[in-house]
Amino acid sequence: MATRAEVAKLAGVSASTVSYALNGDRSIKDETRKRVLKAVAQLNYRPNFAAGALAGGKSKTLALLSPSGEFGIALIALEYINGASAAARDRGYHLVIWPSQESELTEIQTFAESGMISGVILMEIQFKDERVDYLKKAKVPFAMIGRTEKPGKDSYVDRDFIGATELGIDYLDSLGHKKIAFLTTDRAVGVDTRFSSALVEAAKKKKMIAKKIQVVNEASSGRDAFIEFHKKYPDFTAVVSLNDIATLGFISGANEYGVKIPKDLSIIALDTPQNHIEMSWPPLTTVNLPAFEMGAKASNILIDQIEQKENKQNQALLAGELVIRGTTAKARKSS
Amino acid sequence: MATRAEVAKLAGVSASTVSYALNGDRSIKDETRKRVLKAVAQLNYRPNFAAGALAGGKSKTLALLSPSGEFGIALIALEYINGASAAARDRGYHLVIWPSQESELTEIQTFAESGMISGVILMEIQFKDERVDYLKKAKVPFAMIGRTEKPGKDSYVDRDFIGATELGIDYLDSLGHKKIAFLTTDRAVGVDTRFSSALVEAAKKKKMIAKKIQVVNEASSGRDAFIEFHKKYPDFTAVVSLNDIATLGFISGANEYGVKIPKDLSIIALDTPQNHIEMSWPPLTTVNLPAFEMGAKASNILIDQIEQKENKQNQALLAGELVIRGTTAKARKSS
DNA sequence: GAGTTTTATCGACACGCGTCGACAAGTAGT
DNA sequence: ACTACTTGTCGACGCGTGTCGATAAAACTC
Repeated sequence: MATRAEVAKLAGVSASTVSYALNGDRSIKDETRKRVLKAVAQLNYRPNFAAGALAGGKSKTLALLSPSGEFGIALIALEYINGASAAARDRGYHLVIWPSQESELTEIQTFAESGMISGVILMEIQFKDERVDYLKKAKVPFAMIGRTEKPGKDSYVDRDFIGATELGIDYLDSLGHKKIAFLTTDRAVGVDTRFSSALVEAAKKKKMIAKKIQVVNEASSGRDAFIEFHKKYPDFTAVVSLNDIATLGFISGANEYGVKIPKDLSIIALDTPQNHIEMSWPPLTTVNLPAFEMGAKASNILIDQIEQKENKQNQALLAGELVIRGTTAKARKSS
Repeated sequence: MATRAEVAKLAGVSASTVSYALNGDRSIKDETRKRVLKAVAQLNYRPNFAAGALAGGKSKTLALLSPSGEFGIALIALEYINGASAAARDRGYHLVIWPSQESELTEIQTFAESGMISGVILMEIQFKDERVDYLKKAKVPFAMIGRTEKPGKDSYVDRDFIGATELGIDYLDSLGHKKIAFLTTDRAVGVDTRFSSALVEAAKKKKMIAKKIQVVNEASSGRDAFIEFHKKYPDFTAVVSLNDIATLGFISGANEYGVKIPKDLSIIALDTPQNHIEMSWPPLTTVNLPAFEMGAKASNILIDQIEQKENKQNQALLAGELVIRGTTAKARKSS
């Protein structure tokens, strides 16, 4: 591999000039810079990662605390990871995966202090999240995918709950649905709580009746939910699900009881990872979760922060996209 | 963060002695080593990663080519990743995620040459895999999760197809099933082909009739498969699935047609990631895919290779575990 | 007990880069 | 024309480690 010295020699300049030409921290004559860039291309030069980290004290490495999968959210994690990794690399950073365990938080700090890690991306954020408190105290830069109850000025990327919910509700409204139920876990993670209230709000705007059915993140719970739904709300025509696993069970339940989807009942799932859509029959109408983009945005926000671009926006909400597939249709005549 | 020099001073030895005491490349008096270790603990010293990489030319970083998800296999990827990452860290290595694209193979090489990356873990291996050819030519150490058609002496970790299949077949046999169908994609990836022939073999041993039904990796295809199955093999009592997504569609189909699982029909899925099991109703009986362990093993094999421990075994097959849940029961009386 | 090998330690250096201070050449202000 | 500042470039140094050669002490060998 070529080194800086070789590039310098080929371009006929000093080694430090090469440095400045590439990093742009000092003014360089345009013609010189071009000569340097040409030499770089010619030699296929790439700054040695370790040397840069050692000299500059910047490792250009981000750690992503990989979720434990405790809440089953793990299924979308890969999209986050891919997005975060791709964006990081675009900016010359790398993403290492850190299988997370409580005990390893202090380890993160030592690694950050030893220059190994420049910042941390967190996912599966809880309303109250001790990891966040810890990282703040330890002064390790971090960005969240999701957010705590009161994120304050902390960096985060999250779904646009209100936007996503309205997309779904407006669509159901346009199909003539006026009485709907929604499945939610309302667990402590916080996502569900935010979704629930956004949904209630959106339904109210459209003058719909919206009843909540509690589920947990399991197919069997979704099936139970169907049974409950079937008994309690026989005249309802649509269901919005905020939990994809339960949705699958719910559909199983409908099949079992001979309720035809979408003829008798429309189902729309919010916040669904791309990966899941092919897993049900009929294929689910969804408001997608832009997981890849969220991961990418998290990287970018974190890197901005590390590089002290404090003027930049460090919080973002991304809306999903309504994708109409096979589980939604016009409301049947209310009986 | 403490440096080597500070540790040396505290322990009353020279800096290089600290190095040797920690890395063990030269003989060190036991008492000296203990003094050094004590100082290390006291100062919470951790060798600077970048400095080590620069001086030693070893980055202690592994790259994992993240799958494109083209085949939907992406869902288990996270378990591989977590396993690989955990094992790597246990041995002082790090795992970076490399969203893979064809164009980036050459980039991997440059990074390997620049010392950034010590080795590569590949997944989603095809029978003929150009990435493998490339890495071999480029002399970048690598390990596969999966394997090519003729892996030769290349490092890999793969499922134990024969073992896993026999677990499933033997169990069905013990329940009295004698006529079964199996769902497979038989796509070029190779996994399916190996599974298919292992299954045919295992069924033959038990004197079962085993018919193949072709699917693709989609729920809708699984549903179609059910319809085909229902028509063609009305007297069959069990189905083995080699594709988890299709399995979900198959079950939907059964529900739809009023075929009760497991009373009328038993279903067992092989090679299923842990993540999937909760997604169906009734819960699937499976032979699990030990994805975490496979990832971990891949890291270890790769690191052995990097560190030139050539005596070590560099190929491994891991068997799954039969987990009995709700989709299997005694065969109904053959009609 | 002189010669030879082994053991335990130290000092010095290189790895490749970022960055500071110096300096020459140019530009602007008076 | 003198100073004051800016622009463009260079040389030198340090980051913290791995590792080579040297050295002194200890352990063998005959």
